Amino acid sequence: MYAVVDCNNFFVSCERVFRPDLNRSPVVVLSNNDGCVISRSNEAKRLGIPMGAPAFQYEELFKKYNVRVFSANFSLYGDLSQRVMKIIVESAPEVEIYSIDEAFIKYDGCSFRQIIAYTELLRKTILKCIGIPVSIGIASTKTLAKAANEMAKKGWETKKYPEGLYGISASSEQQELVNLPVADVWGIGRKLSLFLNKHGIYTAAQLAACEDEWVKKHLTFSGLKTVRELRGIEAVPFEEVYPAKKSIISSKSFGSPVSSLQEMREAVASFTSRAAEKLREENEVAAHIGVAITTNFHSKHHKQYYNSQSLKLLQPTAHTPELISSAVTILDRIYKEGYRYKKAVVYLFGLHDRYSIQQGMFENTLPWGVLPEMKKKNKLMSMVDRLNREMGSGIIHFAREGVSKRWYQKRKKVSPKYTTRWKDLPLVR
DNA sequence: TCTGGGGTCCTAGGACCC
DNA sequence: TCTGGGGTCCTAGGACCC
Repeated sequence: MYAVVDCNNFFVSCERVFRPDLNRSPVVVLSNNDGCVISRSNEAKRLGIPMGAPAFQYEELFKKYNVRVFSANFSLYGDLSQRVMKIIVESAPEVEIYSIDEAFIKYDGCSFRQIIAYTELLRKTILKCIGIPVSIGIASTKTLAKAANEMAKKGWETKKYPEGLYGISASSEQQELVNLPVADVWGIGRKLSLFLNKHGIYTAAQLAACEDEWVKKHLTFSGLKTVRELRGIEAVPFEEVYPAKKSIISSKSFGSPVSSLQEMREAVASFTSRAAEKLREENEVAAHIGVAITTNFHSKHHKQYYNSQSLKLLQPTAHTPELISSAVTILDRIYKEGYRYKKAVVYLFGLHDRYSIQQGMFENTLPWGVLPEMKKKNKLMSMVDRLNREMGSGIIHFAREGVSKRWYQKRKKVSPKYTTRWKDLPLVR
């Protein structure tokens, strides 16, 4: 059996840990650039603020109902996430950390009753030690556990299970799915649920009853996996070990539109530098790099442009200057004069373990006393990373990133880094 | 005027190889 | 006049997730 532990309204709950005075107020957290609503308290949901709502469109409503608004504070959320995960990992032998606010637990050889008891205790422990409320769903596959979690969140038959918990036992699977809208199934998004509705499929139970051939044809192989899981057949593997990343992305919308090539180059260089940092944190090297640029697609008054390109690097690398050179080369190819650019994306893919790459053919022909190129580059990069880590991120950066950073973003209402910066530590009087 | 960021998996088509 | 079959790699794009 599987249990999935999901933090309720996670980012909002994190803010409330240090602001218990907001426990009954509507609270929202905004994305980078203070753009969209990415987390909502139940009170905010009841006010009709949708997920992903553009903040500027809701300013009046925020004011009217005294909605408390926070800019995203990922240092705080990341730290509290680690604390929650630590408790989960210590509570069970097999845990898969699935996202910042979610983890799967695999229970072997336990009865349904036992699992209910374990997870009830776990829920109470997380609430008491960290202050984050969680919902837990229990079932025989990961997809069914996610379905149970939906039911726990919606408070179905609360008398049957302890608060915040819901279980789907093996004998009642198909019966439980009758009331679950197909759009709420894990793996069925907006497009697919519209398609399914058009074909008369509205509930998870109906989807589970579809023929394999039909599903494979219209919902692809991943859709078939979802359907099998709904029938109680494991098709989505449990992954306890953290798998190596396959791609790394660094992308940001600009605080204000950018038109000059020089500024675009600086932005792309900065994003590349950030991506390369993440690459080195993962101990990986990239074989390919890509760049995409786009204008503001919401704007009706300006001409639109989007373009992207990628290239294969001569040799897989995690060396920032090489990556910046390639990224800027791509940018120069796709950039067009006369547009107001809103966003740039740099992505690294074809990632390998850094220790498994081949040296270049001529690396060893350097004169004695000179370090092979790769070694020199690695040394330089680890020094840059160390300085930024120990003295504050951004203490040292690459000249091509420029100094104006006019594309920098707004974050007007960010809360203190309560748990990760000494001077932000809360005081108790 | 203002609309996020970071990932995964799957498919399809074209170029190329033998 | 007649023009195969089985691969790989690359790139782009679309769906999904949190």
